[in-house]
Amino acid sequence: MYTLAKACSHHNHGHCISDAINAARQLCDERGVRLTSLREQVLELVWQSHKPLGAYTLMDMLAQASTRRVAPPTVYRALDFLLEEGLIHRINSLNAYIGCPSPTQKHQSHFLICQGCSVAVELDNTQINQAVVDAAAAAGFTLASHTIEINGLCPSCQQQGSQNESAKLGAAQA
Amino acid sequence: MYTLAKACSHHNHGHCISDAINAARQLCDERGVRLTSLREQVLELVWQSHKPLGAYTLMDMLAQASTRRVAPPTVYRALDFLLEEGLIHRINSLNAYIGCPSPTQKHQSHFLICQGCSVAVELDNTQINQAVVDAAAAAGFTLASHTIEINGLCPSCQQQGSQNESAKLGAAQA
DNA sequence: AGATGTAAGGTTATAGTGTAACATATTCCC
DNA sequence: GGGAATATGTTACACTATAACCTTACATCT
Repeated sequence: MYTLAKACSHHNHGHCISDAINAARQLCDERGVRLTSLREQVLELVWQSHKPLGAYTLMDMLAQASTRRVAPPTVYRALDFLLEEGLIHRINSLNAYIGCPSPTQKHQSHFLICQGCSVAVELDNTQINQAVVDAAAAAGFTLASHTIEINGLCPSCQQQGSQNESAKLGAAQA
Repeated sequence: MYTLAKACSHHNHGHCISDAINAARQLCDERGVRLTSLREQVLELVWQSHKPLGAYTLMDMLAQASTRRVAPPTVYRALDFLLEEGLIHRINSLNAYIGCPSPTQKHQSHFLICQGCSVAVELDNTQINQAVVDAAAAAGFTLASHTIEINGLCPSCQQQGSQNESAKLGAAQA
């Protein structure tokens, strides 16, 4: 699991990518499903950053990489496979997809989404999960799945924001 | 606030509608914003049921009601206004809109969404809210807003499901 | 290796959701 | 009533996603 601080600041992102690909290969192998080169390529593209990417952005990246035309169904089918296997998540409020750092553990989709730098990081929080389970039970509701999307500012963007405000103040005073 | 049980079973839904319209009128009056007849009409259409409705469904209902053509911007602008004033919520996983039963209280968008009957009901749960606030704080994340969408089965659809299973069993034995 | 069945990907067309940009009408306030 | 601001009408288009059908690649058996 990546921390918010790491994802939002400079880090050796190559490790994130290779870890994700390796984990995916092993997982698909164990499950007897096929991580074809197209699917692996899409997974790698999704992992190019910690920012959720739209299907059409991925489609363009694919087309760029292969110098041939790529149609929507191609990328959507790969995305469907990756979603199915839990290798990526979909962020509904953004119509965008992001790599899952812990695909071996079944879990719900909980995200912190920075409105400054667009980075989205998964949250693994027992209290939230328990609160949701309890609330559903109290309402007599049988829980199947749930998603939580939390919007705000990551630490570095908060700093950035304060600096901008200081700069503005300074400019105003000058 | 409506309970799940009420929304999912038979009730005098006229009260839900008239309550919502009256609350909206008063709220808009207090805020000095204009609940025009179009906006009120869209709000009333949204409240035709406890099921979230898509923008194009609402557009068709509007066209039906007025016997003239209605274009997308018309309904989207009304929806934007109603969202802005907190009179409706958007359910991202469904691309759909639903009336807010408590528009005077500022709150986050938390929903129980029944996969059987499509009814969606707002949740107002202190534990969930607190857990989200705590989790964000622990990550150094400045919280702006968040949405929670919980999928599953409401009590009546659970019963329905069990009956179907019993029926199937019965048929198989016969 | 060749036959055959299944899964994956290619291709075309279209459905569904949402907005930009500009014109017209309505309302508010003086 | 005049003029500004707000709201709505209208056209066109962008973005997101899927249906349907065909071809290719792979896996397995003989």
